[in-house]
Amino acid sequence: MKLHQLRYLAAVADNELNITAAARALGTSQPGVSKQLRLLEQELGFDLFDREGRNLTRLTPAGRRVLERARRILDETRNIKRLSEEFRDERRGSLSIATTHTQARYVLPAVIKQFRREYPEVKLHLHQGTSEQIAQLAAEDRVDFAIATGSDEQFPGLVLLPCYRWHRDIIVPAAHPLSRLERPTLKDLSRHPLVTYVFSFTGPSSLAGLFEAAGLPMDVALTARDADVIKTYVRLGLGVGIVACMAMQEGEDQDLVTLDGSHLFPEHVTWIGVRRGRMLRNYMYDFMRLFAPHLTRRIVDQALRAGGGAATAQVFEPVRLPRY
Amino acid sequence: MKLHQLRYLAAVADNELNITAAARALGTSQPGVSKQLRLLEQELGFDLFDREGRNLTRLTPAGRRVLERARRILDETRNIKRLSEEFRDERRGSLSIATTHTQARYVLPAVIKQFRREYPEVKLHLHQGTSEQIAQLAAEDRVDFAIATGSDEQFPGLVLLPCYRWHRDIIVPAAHPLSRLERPTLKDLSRHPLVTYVFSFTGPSSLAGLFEAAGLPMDVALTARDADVIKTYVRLGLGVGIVACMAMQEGEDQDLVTLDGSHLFPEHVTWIGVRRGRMLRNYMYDFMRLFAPHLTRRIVDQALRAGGGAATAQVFEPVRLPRY
DNA sequence: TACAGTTACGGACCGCGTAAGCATA
DNA sequence: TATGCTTACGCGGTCCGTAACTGTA
Repeated sequence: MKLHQLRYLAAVADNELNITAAARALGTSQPGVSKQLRLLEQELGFDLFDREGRNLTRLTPAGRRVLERARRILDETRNIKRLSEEFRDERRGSLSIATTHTQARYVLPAVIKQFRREYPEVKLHLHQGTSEQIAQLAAEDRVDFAIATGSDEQFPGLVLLPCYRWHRDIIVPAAHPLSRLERPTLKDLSRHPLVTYVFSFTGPSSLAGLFEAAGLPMDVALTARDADVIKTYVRLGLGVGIVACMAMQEGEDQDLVTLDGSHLFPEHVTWIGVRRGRMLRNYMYDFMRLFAPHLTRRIVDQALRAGGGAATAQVFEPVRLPRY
Repeated sequence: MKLHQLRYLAAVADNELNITAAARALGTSQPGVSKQLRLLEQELGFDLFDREGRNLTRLTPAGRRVLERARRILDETRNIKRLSEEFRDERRGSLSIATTHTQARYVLPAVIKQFRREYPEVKLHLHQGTSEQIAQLAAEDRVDFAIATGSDEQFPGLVLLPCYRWHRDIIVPAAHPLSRLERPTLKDLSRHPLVTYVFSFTGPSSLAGLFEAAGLPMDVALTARDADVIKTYVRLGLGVGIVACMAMQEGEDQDLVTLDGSHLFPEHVTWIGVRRGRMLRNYMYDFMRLFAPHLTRRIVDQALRAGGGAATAQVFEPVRLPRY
């Protein structure tokens, strides 16, 4: 059994059992992969794949078990590689973060500014996507961590570290009748067309559910994927905007009035998701501290260790989670 | 990085950093090991070992971190090998158990008899030793499991599965004055010389501690490592024997009188210890069931998984632990 | 005919073992 | 002088890529 045989096995599994595609992804030849898999099957004494003619159709039960172990081995080889980078130069490396628009646009800039001052030699990579895409990227070890909200428990490979709580606010142009209210109610809102996030309509804490539970009608004028678009259309008078409170920052958007929505909308928690069992570079711990000061190295290590064997995403619950 | 380089690293660490000894243990040449370790260090970019002249004196901190990861990888390769054996023929294989005299002599025979009927093709290996030696063997992956009593929390690499509770009994020749008592007290015992286990004198639940707490003198005539020796000297009239209740079985030792000691001596728990993260063969689960019926596959898997990342030995506590 | 996997083959590389060299106690 | 690591070197196996072949949609 060779490491690269396990690597080939994983690559084939990750490429819909297409050996050619796997070989391309591995940067090697297709016959090589084919042969090494055969050799591995021969050494183990059983088939890893079911075959129809020459094509692979699926993993055998035994193959799934082997793949599971192989992945752990490959994870650890990557961790050793990271160790090597860490001990060579702990101030140099790369940090890949997958995150949502809201984080990337409003929350992360301040953190990243400080991080870059601290670690000028660390190359940063930001990937924007939906919560699901983000968690997926982290679970596949293609980014160092994911920063997102919601979707707990959907990703068994991840350990989720809660960072802060937040809520939605209401935004209107200064001239809008709602701008004069201190504490608008759902009923007030239901009298105006709404402009909000697409994903506010999925899940149990959806806006739709909220209005329905209150027996109120809801008129949605526009759904967008990010707060910038929402703000634009609120300015055009298309309706009342509902955005994450992080999107409204001191000194910006002076033409809009922000009304606190914490009494109307449920709280959300933004977390950092790390693939279970992953080794973190020193600067990654420091990044977490900058993003969420309660995430000390001790706390993070403990959460990562505890998440070692569970079937669902692990959520570490601090004593008191700060509000944004 | 190659698997065998990691294997060499582990072997050198396991042989007091003596490359020659490691090479011998690996069945390969010393220069080969030396060279591969150098290559690994070169690839990683830092030293794994501190050297004085040409001799290795200790692992570097980085080396320790790498070794830790390497061991996990090697564990998983062994697990894959076990998978291979399991899928080739789930009724054939080997089962190595390290255990104490009491288990091997009195408890295991019945279990093993039934196990051999069920799995005639599984080769059995029994290793006898003290609790500490036993736990050590399991922690080093040199046996499949350890069966012993006490010594909890001493072996961070092990998951301990409690099997049954037991206590010590008192044995005397039929003619002995104590044989007429229903419920002898510590005071009764203190009037006679005692014959018991060596290891009953270590630890917090020691006999010595018991007598001392009661303010009673204790006269120890003989200490032995096993119940057979104790019985022999009790028969010679050397004193009153104190042995594990498992050592007194129905229909045997008819010349001796057994007095229940559960009201005098504290309870002990016998466990099966398994190295954390280890894959178990089907027949190993079955062996556990035979030994302790409450250890179902589900329960064992759960305990093994939960023990994935803890720093001390994990003890799985069932709702109700049977008495022997 | 395009596509995917297997078989065949030559070349490069690599790890092993032997033998010799060198440092330390 | 014994022990233990390193260097040097030749052999054999292995892995890779190319090319040709085979079976399937």
